[in-house]
Amino acid sequence: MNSTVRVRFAPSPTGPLHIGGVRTALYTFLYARKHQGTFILRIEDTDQGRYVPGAEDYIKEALDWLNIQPDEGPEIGGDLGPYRQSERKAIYKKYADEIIAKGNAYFAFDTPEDLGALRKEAEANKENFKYDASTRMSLKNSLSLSPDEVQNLMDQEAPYVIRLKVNPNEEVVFQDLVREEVRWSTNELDDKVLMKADGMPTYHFANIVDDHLMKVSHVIRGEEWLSSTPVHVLLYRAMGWEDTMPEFCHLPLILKPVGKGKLSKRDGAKFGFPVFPLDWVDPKTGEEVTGFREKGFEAEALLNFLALVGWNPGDNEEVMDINTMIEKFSIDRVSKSGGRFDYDKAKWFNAQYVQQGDEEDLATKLKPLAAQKGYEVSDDFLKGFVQLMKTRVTFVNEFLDEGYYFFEEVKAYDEKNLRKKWKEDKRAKFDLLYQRLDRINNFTEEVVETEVKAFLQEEELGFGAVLPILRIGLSGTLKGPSVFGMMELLGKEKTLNRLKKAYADFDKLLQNV
RNA sequence: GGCCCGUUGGUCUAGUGGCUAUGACACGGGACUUUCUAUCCUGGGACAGGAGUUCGAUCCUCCUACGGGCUGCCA
Repeated sequence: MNSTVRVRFAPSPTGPLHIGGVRTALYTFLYARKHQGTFILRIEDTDQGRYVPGAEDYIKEALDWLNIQPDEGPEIGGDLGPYRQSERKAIYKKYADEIIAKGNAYFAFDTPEDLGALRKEAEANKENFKYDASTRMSLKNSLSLSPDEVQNLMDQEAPYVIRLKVNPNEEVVFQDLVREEVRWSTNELDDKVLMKADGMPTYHFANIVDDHLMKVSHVIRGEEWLSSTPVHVLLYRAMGWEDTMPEFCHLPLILKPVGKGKLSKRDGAKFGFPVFPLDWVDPKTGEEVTGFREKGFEAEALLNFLALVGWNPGDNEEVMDINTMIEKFSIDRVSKSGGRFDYDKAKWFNAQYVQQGDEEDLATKLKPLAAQKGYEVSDDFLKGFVQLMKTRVTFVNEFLDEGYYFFEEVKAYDEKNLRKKWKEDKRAKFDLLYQRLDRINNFTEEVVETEVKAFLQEEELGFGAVLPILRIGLSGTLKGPSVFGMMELLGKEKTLNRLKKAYADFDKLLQNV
């Protein structure tokens, strides 16, 4: 195996990192760790018009939250930086000169307006305008113009771009690690812009220059890049770098849950689930999106879920930590077809992490949340609470809402069910039971349970006639953890006070029918 | 429109030239239980369609359909 694996995640800071991008980052990271390689973060900010302030920080914060830590990157550093493309302008310039000198690229002076008009015209004829071997000689470039004319334009400082000279009638064949052999005719390609009029490179050029210079061994990216890969191959060839060209690996896309197309921001709004890792407010429009983190997802659970849309280890283990994923990951088990986003499954993974989570850890996570609500409780209490509630919630942030009654007084009773159970003829029995509970010294779940059971037997009462009343008295609701467990955690004093108050409330409630 | 990529239950998927086609989520039923969960058991449900190749195709080939991507001085 290649012992010098160097892979990179190369997002563009044009907005919040999409969940598909997160998955690409994850696979890239897994691949790097699996092969003791290097994971590089490179910021592809060559489009000054689309730059969004805060987006780069968002990307870093998201990776940080997910614990997908780059080995090299902006701020982190590394020997082959800088890792922000906007800081590499001079480098691209140098290689652009080189590719021109080699005769594999040329200057083009056509304005965006010229080209727009040509596209429109072609469209009217139901055709496609393409800047390629068939049209370039009738356009304004250093191939069609005389050297003098070109020099003239240069002297006038006319804006120009640099385009790749694609030769017609050739076939480009490359191996993709997930798609195997892919073929393309150069007749389908166009003379891609390499350097823009503003002096910045396009994605294509910056990408191959950087991957080459950063000694990237494998290009792992989404399938939307598959169709520009032949251009990249041509570029490596044109630069004379083909022998060290990286391997390509195009990941299947994540599709929307229903209907057509890939998962988008709109789907999140439409179905009410996150499609971004973190909350984000667009600095321009003020538009807000919610993140998986804020929704209450555990980073590990999100990663676990994401890992399995588009990849599976081939065994039947689905719940696994990052180290297991690293151990099992392999690109030849990445699937070719796009996967639909299944939010139910994402939630299931989270519930698994909550339920299998360490109680101390969960309690630690709950502590600040509890403090926020003004709940003052001991660590032991919190741990006991977690124990009682953890199979009943999907998200950590549901604990305190679902079980609020452990921290404050009952807000409302489930009247409907109360009416069914709070019978006149049983009223006296509840006072007896109260007295019985009052006599217990060691108020633990086991003792309370034994006592209550004994009482029920003596009085010839069923569980169903008594427990629901206690439950509603203590929590207001009919759902929740074991009544005896609740009693122990609340403690004798609070339990009895609540019951006393509840009995009185129940009597009152039922009088005003 | 053109080119490229894809297609196993509702969803994510395993799988091999010959099996009752795997597991998970979701859904139905049951068990447990004081309730809600969780858990356990259990049920229904898929090889897109058509031609080939072959003794035999989910698996190989071709065509069709459908889905996706690209088609910018965006990434």
